[in-house]
Amino acid sequence: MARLKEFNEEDALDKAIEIFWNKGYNGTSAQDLVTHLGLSRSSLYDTFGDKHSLFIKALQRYQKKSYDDVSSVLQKSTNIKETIKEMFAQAIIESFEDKITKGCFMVNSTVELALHDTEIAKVVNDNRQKMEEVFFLAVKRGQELNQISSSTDPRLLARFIFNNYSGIRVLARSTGTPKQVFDDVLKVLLSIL
Amino acid sequence: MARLKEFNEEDALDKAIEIFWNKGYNGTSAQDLVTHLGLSRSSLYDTFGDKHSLFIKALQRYQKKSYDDVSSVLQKSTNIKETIKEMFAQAIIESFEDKITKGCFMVNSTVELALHDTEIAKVVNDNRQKMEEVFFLAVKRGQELNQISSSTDPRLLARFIFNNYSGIRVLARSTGTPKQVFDDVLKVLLSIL
DNA sequence: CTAATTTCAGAATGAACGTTCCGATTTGAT
DNA sequence: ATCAAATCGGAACGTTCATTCTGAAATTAG
Repeated sequence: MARLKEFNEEDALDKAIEIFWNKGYNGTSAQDLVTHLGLSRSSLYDTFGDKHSLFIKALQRYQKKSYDDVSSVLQKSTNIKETIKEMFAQAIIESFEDKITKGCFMVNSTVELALHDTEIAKVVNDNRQKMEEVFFLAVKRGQELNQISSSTDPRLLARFIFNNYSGIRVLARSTGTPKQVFDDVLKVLLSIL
Repeated sequence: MARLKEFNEEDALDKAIEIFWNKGYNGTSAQDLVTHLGLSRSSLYDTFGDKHSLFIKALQRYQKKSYDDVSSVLQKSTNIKETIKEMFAQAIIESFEDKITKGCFMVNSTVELALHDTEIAKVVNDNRQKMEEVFFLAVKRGQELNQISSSTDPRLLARFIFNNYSGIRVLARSTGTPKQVFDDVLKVLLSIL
């Protein structure tokens, strides 16, 4: 029996993901959050606790969303190699679109925070394991379907794909990188699958 | 005809590299710099200007040092593939050593700053081009010496090597990553060279 | 020795930070 | 209608930030 929230909590979290993704944890001020989320300081703190708690919630939400997305796309796929190609191609395209989010929020958080923040490190490691497993199962299936070369252990290929994904997500953070550089990386990656 | 500096400017810059590498630009306070460099605020500001100027100088010094190192090692090499293997193996070993610097200062700076700081983006892009060129020449020579497969354009391989290097430098920032993950990435990378 | 010049340590500065608090407002149950 | 509970905008909090200032110490040329 009380007043209702004027905003949707999940929408606000998505906004938090955006601004943290764009500016990083230390680069985002409380004022940035107030402005970008469109709510008052009190609402923000009442709903999400302090800045660190909000960041963790945002990163966990991002993790779940991107994991669910990758997982769903790969599980539905009937041509694994082609799907992986499309996933990377999409990541490359997004790097050149005009939006505030570039690269990968998880990669950014790994680099900025994992070394000193064990809570972040846990999310990051959990994500790596989960993503590796999804790629492992996909690659294994791709090999069984003769869509991916069986000359290499699918576990190794899964880790290798993830590593190259991280790499291009770093490249994506720097504006000046020509698209050809991304395309060349993808081309070589696909040549070994 | 005046008092002499009590510290060596290059040593101080190396210390600045360390602390910025460890904590990032936004995560490093002026007090952190004073403490880690072992000089007073006034000396710090008199010598290097403001925090941003110091960061740029530190990053440029790091760029030159790591470029000179990679360049020299590859140019001296008589077995390119083996040398690349050793370079990656060394990077992996360092990720597990007990020191304050993990991963790559250039990768960290790319992720944290390149999107909003054109001066940083310039250093980062310059570094990518220079590194790519060194790897390109090395791979080309490796192919001529039949140490590296000639089935792929050396330009593409150079970009691919750099991308995987970035990837493992991201992984290195998170403490929990098992060494086997790094080793597997390196194994696959070497298998295509 | 003196004068000129620069470094040094640490205090002082104002701005920006994350966070808390206040009081008005809105809601739904009694 | 009244009351309890939670939201809201925005002011206020103490702290930390990057940077500047102050004045004593050190150095060297004349």
